[in-house]
Amino acid sequence: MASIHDVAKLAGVSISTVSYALSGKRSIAEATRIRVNEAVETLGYRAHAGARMLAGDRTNIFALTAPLHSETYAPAHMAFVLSVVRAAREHDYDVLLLTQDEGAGGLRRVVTSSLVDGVIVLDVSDEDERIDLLRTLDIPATLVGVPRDTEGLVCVDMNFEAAADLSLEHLAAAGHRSVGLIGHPHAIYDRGSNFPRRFRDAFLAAGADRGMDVAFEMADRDGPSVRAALDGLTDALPGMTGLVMHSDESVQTTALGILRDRGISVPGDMSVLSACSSFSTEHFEPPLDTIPLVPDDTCFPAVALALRQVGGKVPPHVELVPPRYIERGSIAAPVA
Amino acid sequence: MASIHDVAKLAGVSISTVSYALSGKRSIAEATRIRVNEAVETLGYRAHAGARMLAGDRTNIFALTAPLHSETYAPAHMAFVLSVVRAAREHDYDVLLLTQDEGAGGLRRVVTSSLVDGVIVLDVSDEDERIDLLRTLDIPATLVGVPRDTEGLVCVDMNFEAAADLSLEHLAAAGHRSVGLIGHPHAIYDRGSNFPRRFRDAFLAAGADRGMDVAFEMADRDGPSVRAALDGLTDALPGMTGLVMHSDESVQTTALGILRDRGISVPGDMSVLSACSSFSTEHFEPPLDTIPLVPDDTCFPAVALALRQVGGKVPPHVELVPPRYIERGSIAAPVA
DNA sequence: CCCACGAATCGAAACGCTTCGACAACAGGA
DNA sequence: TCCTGTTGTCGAAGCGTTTCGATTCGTGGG
Repeated sequence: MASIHDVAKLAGVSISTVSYALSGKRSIAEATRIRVNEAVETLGYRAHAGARMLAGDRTNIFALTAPLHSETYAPAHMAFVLSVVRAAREHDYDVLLLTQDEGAGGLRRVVTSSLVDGVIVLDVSDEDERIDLLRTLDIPATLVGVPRDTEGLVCVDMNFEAAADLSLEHLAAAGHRSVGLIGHPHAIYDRGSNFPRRFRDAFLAAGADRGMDVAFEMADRDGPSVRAALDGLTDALPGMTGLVMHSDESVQTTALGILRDRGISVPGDMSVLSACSSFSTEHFEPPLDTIPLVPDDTCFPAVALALRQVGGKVPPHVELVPPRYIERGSIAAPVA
Repeated sequence: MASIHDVAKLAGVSISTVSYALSGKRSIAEATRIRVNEAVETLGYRAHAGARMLAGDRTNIFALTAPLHSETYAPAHMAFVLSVVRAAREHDYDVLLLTQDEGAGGLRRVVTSSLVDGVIVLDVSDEDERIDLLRTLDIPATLVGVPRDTEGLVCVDMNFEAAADLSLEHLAAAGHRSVGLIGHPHAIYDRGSNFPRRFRDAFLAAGADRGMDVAFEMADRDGPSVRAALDGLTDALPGMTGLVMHSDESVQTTALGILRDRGISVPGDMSVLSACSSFSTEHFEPPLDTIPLVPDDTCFPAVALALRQVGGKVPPHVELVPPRYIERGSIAAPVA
């Protein structure tokens, strides 16, 4: 592999000139810069990553810790991982993928060996060993998600509280007074994953605030569980006319199928809305109104924040992305 | 961060002694080794990754190029990515995740900057720009998958040809003579993804060899498409008594649902087998006989092979993992 | 005409590690 | 006793960058 030495020789300048010509950190004569660039081109030169890490104090690598629990919905997870990688690449950063097999140890390893400039944390749960570690490690880090205790942390997430309220706002505007919520599988709440809990709590609170009747059920990914969840809601809310689903795609598809089987039309007999879904509800039968959860909306800011921390200090804070509402005609006035 | 210097000082030895004590590349007195280890422990020392890359000639990082096409089935993809990461970690390697957004450019970048020791390639397609690049780059690389032209490449994959034959072998043993195959979405074949094509071709060839009547249909992920695929098969094979599914989970679930709706019982009226599935067919209704596609079966050997290439030369070759068959009672003798 | 200043360039130190060659100390064989 | 190995340790030479003075050469102001 050609080194900066070779480039310098070919361009007839010193090593430091090459370095400055490439980094632009000092002024270089236009003619020289051109000669250097030509030399780089003909030699196919690329700075040695290790040397750069050692001499500079940047590695241009972010660690991405993305535990994949068995209950995690893979397509959503994948979408977030990809989004982080794309965001990082826009700033010339690469991404080192850390899974949870080593526990938080992997994080400690890559940070203490100066392999990465910062950390992006996905799938945050309320009690997360990675978080305590990050607090002690003193390294640029952004969480995509909001744990219970955000002391000293930089977090970005969708505003699930606002999303929950927004979903009820739309249903209330259409005239609904009694609305059920189908959530994620039990295991996800048990694990302490933060966003389903936040959505649920905000939903119930917003319902109370608006004087609406609301109820909540969790649903696993199998038919009987979804059926039980729907039954649970109609038991709790005999006059239920609205249904919010904050769950993964398969559960929502299943639920729509069950409604159809039972002869309940959407939105004729029941208004349905898909909240904070990372997938498209356009091809559903029928397409659902949705408050989309777009990975880029949180991952790009997350990476940008990590980058700013690399540059200088960024005070700990929580950034919440406001929800958007997309109408697809699955909400109508309730039958009198 | 503590450096090797600090460790040496604390342990009262020279830098090189510390290095040798830790690497074990030269003999070191037991007492010294212990003192060094204690110093390492108290200082929380870890070798600086950049320095190690520069001085040694290993980075202990593999690049994982895993394009995610929109048609790709995310859970399977995720499982392979995780498997590669786990395999790499077992050899003290980290994984840098490359997506396809930069095209093959990302690969060139990390390789020419000596950021990685080798490359693992997932989701290989027949004409793949990454492959040509790898051939010119001369770097340890293992493909998980078998492209049409394997010249100069190291590849590992499930033996899809054997799997196709094995599926027909079991159906033939049960007495079936007319068997249909439901494959992946059209887009996957169009893209040149290699394994669905290999399975299909081998299936049709094995059927001919065995003197069976066979037919093939692709199915997209929506109900109508799956229905059309099933209809296509029964049109082509009026006496079809066996069905092999080589497709993702949702298509298989949908297909089973359609059979149920049509009053076709499994295995009473139709024997069904799920071939090369990366998911469990245990919870299906009914559970299906399967030839599992276990990511670890290919990813672990793939990483091991990449590692051996880092150590020395490994001749180009293709390793095929033999298929296993798991019975779950979804195959029975055809009704006379 | 001299001086100060900016632009362009260079040399060398530093980054933290690995590894090679030396060397001292000590053992065992002749 | 001398020589030959072996074992344990050290010093120093890189590895390929970045970056900090220092230096040279014009140029414009006084």
